Amino acid sequence: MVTPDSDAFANTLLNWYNRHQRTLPWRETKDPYAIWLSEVILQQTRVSQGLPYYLDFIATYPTVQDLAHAPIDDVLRHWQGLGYYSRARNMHQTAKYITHECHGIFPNTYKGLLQLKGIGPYTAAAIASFAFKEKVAVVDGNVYRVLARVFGLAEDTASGAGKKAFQLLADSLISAEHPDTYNQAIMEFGAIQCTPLMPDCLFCPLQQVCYAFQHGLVQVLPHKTKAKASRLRHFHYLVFRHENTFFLKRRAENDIWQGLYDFYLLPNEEEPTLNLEVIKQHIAQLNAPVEYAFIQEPVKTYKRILSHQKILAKFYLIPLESRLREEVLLNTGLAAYSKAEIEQLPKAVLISDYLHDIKI
DNA sequence: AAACCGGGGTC
DNA sequence: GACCCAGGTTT
Repeated sequence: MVTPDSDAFANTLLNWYNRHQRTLPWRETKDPYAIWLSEVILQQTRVSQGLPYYLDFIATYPTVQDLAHAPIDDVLRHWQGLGYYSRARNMHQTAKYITHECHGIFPNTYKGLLQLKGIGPYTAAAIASFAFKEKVAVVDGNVYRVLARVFGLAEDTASGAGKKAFQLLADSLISAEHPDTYNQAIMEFGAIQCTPLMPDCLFCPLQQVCYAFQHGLVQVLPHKTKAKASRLRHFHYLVFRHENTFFLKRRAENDIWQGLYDFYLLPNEEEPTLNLEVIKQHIAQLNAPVEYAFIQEPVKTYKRILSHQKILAKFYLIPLESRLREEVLLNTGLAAYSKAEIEQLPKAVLISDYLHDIKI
């Protein structure tokens, strides 16, 4: 690894940022709540994907108190489509904590922020520097990439030792006078100039000092161990319908899409296809008033690629002679919803796509 | 340290 | 299909 000239590096980045920065709404505020919201949305999420969510969220919940007082189903509904829904659940929990235990006042230090649910080293550093000008370096995917390339730091960003090495280097480089702008600058540089696949090395202000460029390692750095292959799951949904009423349930803990709503799920996750007789047997056990002759078998298989698993989903539309009995609802966790009510429920994109296809 | 948690864009 | 992304929590 190259010994860094921290002043030259910071000045180059600040100068570059001054000319190339994008205008983004969360850069126009010092409100820690707004900065917090933007940073959580942008975890593992690109600006273009997160921006509309930020604008909707800040308009719906302008203050931490507004968020704290909102029902979690509404919060998740506004988060719908962004993914990693624990971010929204953790934000809601922390908003209630700040409102009720901290008089609505945000902690104003890195260490204080780090105590909050859903705020880790990156987000704590971002809020502390952007809102309070604390001199603590953000380390995200962009920073890994920029530092690994410019200084030839070859540690694995996925390992504990690697994370520590990058944080140490980042902290040694941060501008003392402008820690907030420096943090914005290095991430913006990674997002626009020093991009993952096709970095703009030709017009890069760090080209002459960049270790990776000088040694032909731009495509190799940063080093990162591959994630293991994801598991394959087959979801068989029973969509119980009585006239214009559908039966859905809230998804439980310890699985994907926690807190979101979907339909009755058969336990046969391992089997790609199910015989109609198997479906009917399962329905008979439920003691549901089904019109067996009118069960609609799935016409297509929905595919979802998540970061860690692949979902293949089939939906069986099950018409009912009458509503499911109270006992059945209790056993299954299902509840009846009209079309208008379903629209307001938080749902995974998979469920939204299906509902759209059957024109609900 | 490893597993788990979404969805969309890009090549 | 493989890789990437303004990460954090749980086990």
